[in-house]
Amino acid sequence: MTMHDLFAELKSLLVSAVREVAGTELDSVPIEYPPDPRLGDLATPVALGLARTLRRAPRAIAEEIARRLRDAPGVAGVDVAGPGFVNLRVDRTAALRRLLAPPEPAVPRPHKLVVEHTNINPNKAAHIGHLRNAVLGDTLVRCLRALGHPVEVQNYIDDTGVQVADVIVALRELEGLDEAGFAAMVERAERRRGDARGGGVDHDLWDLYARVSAWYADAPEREELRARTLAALEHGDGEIAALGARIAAEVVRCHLRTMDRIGVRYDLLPKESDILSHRFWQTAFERLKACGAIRLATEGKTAGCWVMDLPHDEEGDSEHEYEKVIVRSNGVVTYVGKDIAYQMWKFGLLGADFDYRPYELYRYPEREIWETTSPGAGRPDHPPFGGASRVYNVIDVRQSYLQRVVQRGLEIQGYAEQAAASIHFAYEMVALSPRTAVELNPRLRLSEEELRRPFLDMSGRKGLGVKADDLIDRLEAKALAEGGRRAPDMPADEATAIAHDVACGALRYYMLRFTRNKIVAFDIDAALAFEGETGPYCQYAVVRVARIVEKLSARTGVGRETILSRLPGADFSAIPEDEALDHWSLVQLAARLPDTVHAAVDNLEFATLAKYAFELAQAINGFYHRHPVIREEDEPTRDARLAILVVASRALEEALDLMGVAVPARM
RNA sequence: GCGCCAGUAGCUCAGCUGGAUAGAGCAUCGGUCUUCUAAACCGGCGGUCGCAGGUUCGAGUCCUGCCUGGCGCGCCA
Repeated sequence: MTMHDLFAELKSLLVSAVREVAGTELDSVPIEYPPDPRLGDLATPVALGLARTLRRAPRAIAEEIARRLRDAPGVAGVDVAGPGFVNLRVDRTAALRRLLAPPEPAVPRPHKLVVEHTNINPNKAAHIGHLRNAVLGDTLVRCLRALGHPVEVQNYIDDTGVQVADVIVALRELEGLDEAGFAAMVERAERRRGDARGGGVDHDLWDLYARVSAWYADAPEREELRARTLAALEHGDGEIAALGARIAAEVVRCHLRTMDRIGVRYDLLPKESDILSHRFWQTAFERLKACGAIRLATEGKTAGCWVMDLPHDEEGDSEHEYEKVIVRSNGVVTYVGKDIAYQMWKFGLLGADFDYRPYELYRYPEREIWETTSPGAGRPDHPPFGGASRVYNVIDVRQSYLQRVVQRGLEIQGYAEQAAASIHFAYEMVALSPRTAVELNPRLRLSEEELRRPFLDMSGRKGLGVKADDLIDRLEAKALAEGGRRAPDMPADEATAIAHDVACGALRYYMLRFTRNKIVAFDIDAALAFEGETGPYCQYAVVRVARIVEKLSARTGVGRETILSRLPGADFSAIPEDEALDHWSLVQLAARLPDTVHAAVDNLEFATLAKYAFELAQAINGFYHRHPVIREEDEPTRDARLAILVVASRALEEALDLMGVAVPARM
């Protein structure tokens, strides 16, 4: 990781001292940061807990631990405080020098991880709920990579599902279009988009999908057509399947483009149609049957289906068993069945592989995006895919039950290790605040009761929702206006680039700031805000420090790089005594980044990383106002002060980078 | 009916495996730009942590029960 783990060594010192005093019966040592930096840099309340088992006064135990630490390297002092806290202070100049040294690269980890996220139905434009998924997934990917893990990012394309079928029906029945007609529609959309007069074809399909949903509702017998279309799509041949493949490919292009706008990218697009064409399900089916994971139900309402028996509640000790249908009585496999096969493939358990080719409708400048393809249509020189040792599935919380079924599917086959390594990264939904729902859909009529609710569901079918592109457009326009107010003379292309970073930073931060099991009541005004707890606030703090270095360079005639390279020579003790604590607090906060990242990944909770970045930005901004750098006349003090600000700013920039928030050169 | 999640300041939310005086943003009120960029800073106001028991040196945090809201429990995905 490109971070300095200043506290790692000190912590292990602390832990071994505690173990010596406590004996062997201790399995974990709580280590925390004192609430007030005056108390010290690291603390443990462990003596309080040990008092009972050791039958000794907590302060006496704390004192014994403290004694063992006093002469340790890097330690400036140890105190016992309050009811029995052990507080440790570090050597500040040494710490500052270490934090300024070039970071050591993360230790590479041997095993590949797969993260699956985004997974938008390829039948209409992405909406804000999808943005939450993609931002969470991408942030996980960035953090895992920073920790040294090789990560493969998969975006699963459900190109043979009901939603694509619905759009096929809509195009044929409502618009009278065949594949050529759809191609013309795409061409029109691309022209429109090129002229900045609207979105891609996914935006047209957004409206069309809402229309066809209403069309079905008007005459229930039309459902029949839907079922026939879906069957043709799954079967994989004929005009309908060709149209479906075309729709999916075009919409995926739009989604990739949208996600690329906010810095989210993928390695592989596995398609459901290829799980079918490679007969992955048949392979998995035989395995599941062979080990008795599923059985053919002969009675009850699931008669004729292949079902998996599951404990109905999570505890598993209930006598209520529940049958989950895996293969329908008509022989068609359910979504979960295909998902079990897919999950097996991700771990390399299927003994089969896809064929692959580069996805052609959209490319990243520096590398290919690969997609799966039908047997024989791939390229032999593809990189290896799948075969992961751990798999993260980023899917909203409503699918928890189905994710447990998939996990159970592995477990029951004897793949306990892989089942345990199948991690459902669950998060709550994005809904709309009533205010925002009305603002974005002026024709919407809400009842008194609905207006009082904290949030309203988005409905793709009713067209009620916020397209990701529209939100990003609004953010960019607003950031551009804001930037124009600050720097009216800036060249247009630079202003646009900055507005993009600010808009993207605002959006990604907003999607991360809420804990994952909190429903986000999306509010357009809150999401568009650039003040307070937002991405731009954090970006601004980094920009300010960069400007100090620039200005200092201009005034002294010393180059930027030279100024930065001299920083490790700074002496913390040059800081006046009465300001030392204020300065040290900032260093201490900056040094917590590695801890924060580890905790975020372990708990899959990136709101803590967002919160940390905000706190660091707050600390930098406060410091900026209290302690001038350039106007400081005492040179050693100035150097130390700048060194501290640079340490803090680098930590903040790294934290932001892990969240995919880029920092512009100016704001 | 069973399960999962949420309930903390007017609003939106933090509060890590129990630990030092319950925090932040927004809103509101009042101060800071001849100074390294005011997308900033400083201060004021604002709390029966849903309710009731329990566990212990200590509970917003753990246990039990209840109340309110949301979501799951399809031969949909």
